[in-house]
Amino acid sequence: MSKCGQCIIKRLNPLKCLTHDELEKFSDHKTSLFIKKGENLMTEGNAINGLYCIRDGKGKLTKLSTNGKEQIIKFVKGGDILGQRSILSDEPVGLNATALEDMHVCFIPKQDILDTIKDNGQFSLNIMKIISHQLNEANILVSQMAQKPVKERLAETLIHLEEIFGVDNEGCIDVILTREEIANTIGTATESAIRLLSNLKKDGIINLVNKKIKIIDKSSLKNMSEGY
Amino acid sequence: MSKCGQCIIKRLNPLKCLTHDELEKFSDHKTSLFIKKGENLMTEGNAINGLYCIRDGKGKLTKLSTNGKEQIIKFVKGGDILGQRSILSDEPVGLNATALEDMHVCFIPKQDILDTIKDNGQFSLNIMKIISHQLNEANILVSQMAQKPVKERLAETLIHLEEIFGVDNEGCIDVILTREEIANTIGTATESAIRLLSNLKKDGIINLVNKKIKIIDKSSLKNMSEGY
DNA sequence: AAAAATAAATGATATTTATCATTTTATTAA
DNA sequence: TTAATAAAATGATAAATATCATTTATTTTT
Repeated sequence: MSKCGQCIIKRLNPLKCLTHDELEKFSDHKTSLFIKKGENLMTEGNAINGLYCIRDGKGKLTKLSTNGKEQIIKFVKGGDILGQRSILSDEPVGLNATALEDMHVCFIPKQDILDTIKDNGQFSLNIMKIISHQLNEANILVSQMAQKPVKERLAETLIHLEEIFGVDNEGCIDVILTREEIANTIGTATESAIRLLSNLKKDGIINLVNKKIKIIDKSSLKNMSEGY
Repeated sequence: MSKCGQCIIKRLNPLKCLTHDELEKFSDHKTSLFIKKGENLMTEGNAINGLYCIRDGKGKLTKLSTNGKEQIIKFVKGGDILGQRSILSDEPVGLNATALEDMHVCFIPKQDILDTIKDNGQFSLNIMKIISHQLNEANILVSQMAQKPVKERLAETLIHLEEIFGVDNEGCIDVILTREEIANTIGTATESAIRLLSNLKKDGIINLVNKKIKIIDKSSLKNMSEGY
């Protein structure tokens, strides 16, 4: 099993400020997990006893609403950490984490994380920064969901997806999502999402290549997301 | 000017774990503010150089959406702290904080907060817990905004408002909001909010007393918020 | 490769919600 | 205390969005 000290992924996240000794401890205690596409890494309502660090792969964080529909709250990828919110607030996990493709993930026990937070002020601050940043993102999302019509939310989401996952060598947003997942991201019916995507294609703003989406006219999309 | 050590409000928030010396420092450096109803305590996009601690009064945290409409993200009251997210992530303030009634607020300089976070692990953890808890709340709100119809969001909001602000001696939710503010909380048009409130009154589920709302049949409201 | 299952697309229609117009009520200022 | 102003309420209508039904395309399984 590889060592945390050698892991390149940790440079992307709050673990980057850890001392040699702290990394050694994490290495000794961590377990590596392989999550197949479609499988769950965390489940809403469950307790969690450690921090997940995504080595590679892509995932979605979702919430099941009372009517049984899934709402996608956030997308994650290599370098992201999961579970910090629950560990810190001592509350159950609030979101389901599901693999959108096969993932490699490391699991670091809760106590190691809490010890390090206590000892390493910088690590503590880094974790706080991440949660703070996520809170800001979530607040923005609340406002967008509440105020923007579906078409604007779709435009916003497409731009956002490209920012997060980048593009493949054909210029397509580098993630495969079903129409239903897109609908569950913007909070609308699957058929509505399909219709709006078809319209965007007809208008030459996006292209639908295989299972992926390619943004052709980003500035139009940007305008659309702002209601113009 | 009163001392932080004597302040009862601090028992409600992360300041409760501060040492005598830390409280002395806060006392010496803090300034007290009086915010009149309708005035802004923080403004979206601005930098902030300290933490606000609400002594008394009620406020709303809002976001201006691109179409110019205000979205209320959260309500605050005595004991709540404001600005921690921005201080920690070193980002501008993400929300406007506006007084719903006259408020007394203390302001503690950023450096004192950051120093204390470094020195006092428990304080640090308390702040993290607050932000973590707020992130969870925000995620729930995203899901509700995206998935629930307006009527359910209104029911949800009324229950939530009663939980936050409690009831006065007539049993009314102890906060005065305009219909527009209620609409801006649930993310709908003012007229829609008015109509739904009128219906709830007609059905005997709530009562509209002066400028306040009294919940008569909470279990109906609860069911309604869950789509039954 | 065919059959079965799933996902995507499209049309028709119903429902929800927003907008605009107007009236009524309450609040504030002269 | 009366104007003036703002807030709340209500109706009529338009627009946005969901739902249901059906078809077509794509994957998966046998």
